[in-house]
Amino acid sequence: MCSRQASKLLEDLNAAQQKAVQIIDGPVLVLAGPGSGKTRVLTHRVAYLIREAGIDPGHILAVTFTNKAAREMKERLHALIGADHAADLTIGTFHKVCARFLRRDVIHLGRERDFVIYDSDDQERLMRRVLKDLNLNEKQYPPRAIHSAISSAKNELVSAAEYARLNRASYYDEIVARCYERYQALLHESNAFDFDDLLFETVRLFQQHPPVLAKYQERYRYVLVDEYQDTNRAQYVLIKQLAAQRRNLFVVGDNDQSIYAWRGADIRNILHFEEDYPDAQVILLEQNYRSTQSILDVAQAVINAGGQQKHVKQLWTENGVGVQVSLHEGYDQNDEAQWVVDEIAHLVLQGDYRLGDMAVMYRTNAQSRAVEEALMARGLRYQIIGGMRFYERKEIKDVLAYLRVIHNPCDNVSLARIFNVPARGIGGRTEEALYRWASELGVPVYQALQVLAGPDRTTARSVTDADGMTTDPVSPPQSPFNARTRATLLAFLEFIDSLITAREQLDLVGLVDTILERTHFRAALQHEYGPDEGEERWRNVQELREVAADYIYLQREAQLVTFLEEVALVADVDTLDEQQDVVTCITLHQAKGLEFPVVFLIGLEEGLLPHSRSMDEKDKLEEERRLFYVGATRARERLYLLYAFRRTSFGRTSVSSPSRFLASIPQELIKPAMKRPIVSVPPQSYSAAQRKVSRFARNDTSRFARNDTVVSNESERPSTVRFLPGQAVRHHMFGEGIVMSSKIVEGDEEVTVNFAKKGQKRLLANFANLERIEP
DNA sequence: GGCTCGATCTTTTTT
DNA sequence: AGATCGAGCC
Repeated sequence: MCSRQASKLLEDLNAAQQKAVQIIDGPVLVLAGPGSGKTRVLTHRVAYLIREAGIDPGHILAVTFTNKAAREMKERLHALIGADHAADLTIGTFHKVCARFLRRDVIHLGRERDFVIYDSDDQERLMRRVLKDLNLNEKQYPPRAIHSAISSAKNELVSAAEYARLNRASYYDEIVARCYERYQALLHESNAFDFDDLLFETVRLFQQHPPVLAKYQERYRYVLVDEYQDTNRAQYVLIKQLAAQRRNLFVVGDNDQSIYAWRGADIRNILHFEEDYPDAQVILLEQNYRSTQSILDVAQAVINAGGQQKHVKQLWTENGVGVQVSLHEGYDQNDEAQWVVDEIAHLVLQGDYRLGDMAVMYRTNAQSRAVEEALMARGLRYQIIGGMRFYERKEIKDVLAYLRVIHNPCDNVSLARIFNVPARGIGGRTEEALYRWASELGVPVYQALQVLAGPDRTTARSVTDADGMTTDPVSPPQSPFNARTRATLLAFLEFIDSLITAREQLDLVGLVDTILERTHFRAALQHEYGPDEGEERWRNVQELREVAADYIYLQREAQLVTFLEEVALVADVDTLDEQQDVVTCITLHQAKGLEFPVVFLIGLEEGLLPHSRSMDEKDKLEEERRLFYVGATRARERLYLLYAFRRTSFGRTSVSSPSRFLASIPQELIKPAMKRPIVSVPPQSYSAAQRKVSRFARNDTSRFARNDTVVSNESERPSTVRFLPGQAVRHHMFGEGIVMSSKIVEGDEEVTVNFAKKGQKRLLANFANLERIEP
């Protein structure tokens, strides 16, 4: 058994990891603390199954939550077992795997296999349509709220009919039930699935068609699931279905890192694994290979302060104590960001780290703004994960909408998107009339346009209805359009059809180019947004074209559908670039699964972490705590904790207090004060600073004591600064201002000045010709 | 049908 | 504070 290969697969693993890797059959639960080598266990186990147990790679299915995690597994397996074997494995996200199953077998559910996938924007648009159809007011019934109720229902595997049956308590539920039903009908008409449908419909397919399920059970004899604590009901059932026959189910997770309850993840799935599978073997991975003991102690202190759960892990490491975790209070979010950026610059200048080693993590995307501004002002390269997603930009979605319509003209949402992009005189009223007319006919809008064109027209693509019958265009109801509108609509139809025809001769990039040329896309962007923003948006479109170029090596028919599917299912974190030497700014949620030598956790304040909307319920509060835990355990060597004294949100500024989670960290784990001659309080803020000092004096939280107004006596960096904080200065262009801080950077003195008229600037004293003046 | 202005909302986290 | 949306105007 212990061949040379096996020993090679096992030699770098600790005892617990080895045990996990070597169990071939039966259910296994691996509880893996952060940094305990969970991905390594997953990949080595797959390799072990193939190499040592002789399992055909085609029989192995590994499911993850992000494409990034899937990609990582694939790459590592590629290295472990070689390209040929790796290519036969099925590794993908839940959504991707389900989409693949549905492409193959959705016909059993009476649906077409060339379905499109609606993202959240499409979903919202469709929901707006639903509300209009049902004569409901968007103000009273916000589309997103309704959709979120439906989404939760789908995650719980509750169908529209069941929802109506189960939720009769309130009028609101009644409304949701009606919307749910209509929403599904419209999805069906557009031959579309939303994200939740991919899971739900796959489960339904397996439930209603046992032979189909049996086929997949026979194929996937070994099932592995990553981040099992994040599974929702639908995912849980899906996995249960697949593993029901062979029961070779290997799940890896960490209840302490469960942070997705808000989107339906049910922590009970992992907590009750042993009840679902009484013969399960449970393995704890507690040795951490990532962080220093200092970092682990802080993380552990916070997580242990919460209500204790099942499966308590005690993390330990051989990495040594390392640098103490430090805590800093910024004056406001800008000062907080400034401090972070200063420290980043400091670490880089000292030569200890590269920009790419560092990450700034926060609870809400909005917090990235101050950080971005500070990084930009300092000229440090960075990437922001999330926020406005690339694939959600209007110009990108417009191009994608063309591609989707070409692929599936029944897609009403995409068709509606491009009616008037570029402007061609099909406005809201025409669109509405067309939609209503199509509803009357009971066909997708595209088909209604064909009817409008008359029976003689040669169609580029014949569309069949759900019964598989070509719709009879003999006696259409009178169309509501005058001659001019009709002509406009028919020109549009002809345009779409010509693109559909063009597709046959072109590869994906050719098709994109054709769309862009024939819509005069660039000119339209310039016209709409002006030369600067227009060009910027055009560059985004070019970037999309670059992405499309990756697909032209596929078979021509597969290019478009594969592209559309992958584009629909990318997550922000999938776009994270680890190769580039840039600072990463990322939300705590997205940071799960990542690691960085240096991590800054910012905004550790009541109301942000824990978030104000998650403070009142115990369960939600505990999830916030785990969020802190996830963030802290991303750090390998240095962890910085920050909060701001006051913060502006929604245009309102208010005083905030440090997160309660900080209070559960023993004082001795925290480095008492920062010793860097950078941070200062401008004179005009003294009153605020004093208030703050008195507040801490009153509360006797001495470890929060700040040294803002003190220029430290750090010794290794002899200070020859000529400008001290508070000094009034004049600049030939910026006018008069107050020095905020100053320090020596590479032989020059870098002075930060707050100019009365021009705001804060960062200047090099040798070049700036700053003049001292008396205030 | 497209424009400007003011009212209103945003910010929890996402496949 | 900034973006988005709607009403009212051209």
